Amino acid sequence: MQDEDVSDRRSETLGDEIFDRILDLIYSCELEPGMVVNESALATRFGVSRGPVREAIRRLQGIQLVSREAFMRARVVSLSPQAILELFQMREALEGYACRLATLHMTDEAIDKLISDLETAHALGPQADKTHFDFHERIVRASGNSRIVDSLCGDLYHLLRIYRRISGAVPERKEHAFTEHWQILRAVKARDAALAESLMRSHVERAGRQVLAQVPETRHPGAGGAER
Amino acid sequence: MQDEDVSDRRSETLGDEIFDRILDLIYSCELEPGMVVNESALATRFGVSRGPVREAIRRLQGIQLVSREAFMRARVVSLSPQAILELFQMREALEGYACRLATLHMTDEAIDKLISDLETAHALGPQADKTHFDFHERIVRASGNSRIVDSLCGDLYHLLRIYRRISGAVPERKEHAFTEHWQILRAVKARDAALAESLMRSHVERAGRQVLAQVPETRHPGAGGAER
DNA sequence: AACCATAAATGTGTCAACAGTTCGATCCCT
DNA sequence: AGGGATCGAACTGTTGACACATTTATGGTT
Repeated sequence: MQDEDVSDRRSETLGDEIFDRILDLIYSCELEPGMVVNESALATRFGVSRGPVREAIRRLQGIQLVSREAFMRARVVSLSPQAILELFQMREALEGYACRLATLHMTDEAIDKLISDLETAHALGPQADKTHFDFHERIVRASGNSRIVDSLCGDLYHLLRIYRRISGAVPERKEHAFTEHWQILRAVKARDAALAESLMRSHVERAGRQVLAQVPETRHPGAGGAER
Repeated sequence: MQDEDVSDRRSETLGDEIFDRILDLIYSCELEPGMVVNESALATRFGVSRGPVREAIRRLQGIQLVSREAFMRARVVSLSPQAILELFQMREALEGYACRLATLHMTDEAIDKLISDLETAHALGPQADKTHFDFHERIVRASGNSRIVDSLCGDLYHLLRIYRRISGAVPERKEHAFTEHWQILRAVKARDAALAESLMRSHVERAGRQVLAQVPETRHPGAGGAER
């Protein structure tokens, strides 16, 4: 084993390093949802002790990316349709409110900048996939509420990312998304907070339905999938 | 040291035990906001190794109750006025949405039960302090969204609890709160989701302003208080 | 052949010691 | 006397070994 070794960077702690490393393993689907996350195996693989690995897994558990109890083995979380619905509902609440705050707090210049960025990104087309979430992140960060930003961009983001490749696979959805993003920004520019929030909610809900419709038979072992 | 010893329960892991123990220390103000959380000191105090204590502190860091970076000592988080505002904003978004979901999903019987419980609790008066949050928790759980429930009742709840004794100290606020709770329930019973959500938001915002007005000069070291 | 009890094997929880960094105080220099 | 570098003390990060729980394999029983 030990295909990769850690030996260079020293700015951050080893636990942080391993945390990112395992995250990449999950993103690259080497650790698929439902698979067990073995402490000692990962430890020997990364060439470190079990301590940092254990710590990283605990952090992953903290942001709900792996499920684990007492002495059971940790597993990469596998979301049931119900869990996906709840995830998008929470995003709806938080991102809608963030959009409201952004409408109230953004400067006119920042709004215009965001509009132009959106349009140029859409004109480019190809890498519009990346643009999608950039828009949402921009709005969320513009809310000025760092707690909401952390929750959305730090925790939920990881979960969404696992299931996002599915929604990104639909081609004509992107055009819809662009239109909706543009409408939201119009409401923001008009300083209509209620409308902006409402539009954002609808937009997120639609995206959620999209994902939910395309992932009805993801593996969710134990007929639950929900953890903790 | 070692004023207390852990030797009986074995159902849960030691780390969980220590986690609850430190939480109690924070609630009982033995660990005030801003104070350092010393791994080895707590380890010898609880009569365990540093491992479980370390794990517990990491979990506390995960729910934002202690702040810590790289090799620095961990400290109990001390919220700046700005951070308190953001906390209540997040609660406003989440709890408002939860109220909306509850309005859509609760059965008529459950609503009537909640109304009668609220009124009897108000009639008793004395322990109305406990009732306050019970109401919110009841609504949140009635939403049926376990992710929102976990976030509100599991994470934010701990932070709010530290600063709640201040808001609870105001006497006539309780009467206000009861009236607002009652109005919210009327909207729920009328199945007016938009109104219920709006009322809940106003209610939470008012509570937040109350706390904010009474804690202008809490210690927030480093002229920031916000962590991470 | 199916089923329950038992035992090896795997994996997690805990511990005590070691290594590196930060914090605090002392000491030196201007 | 004030400011800054230096040394020591305290604390966090990391490690490898040990103890316990769970899972899997094995064997005896009905």
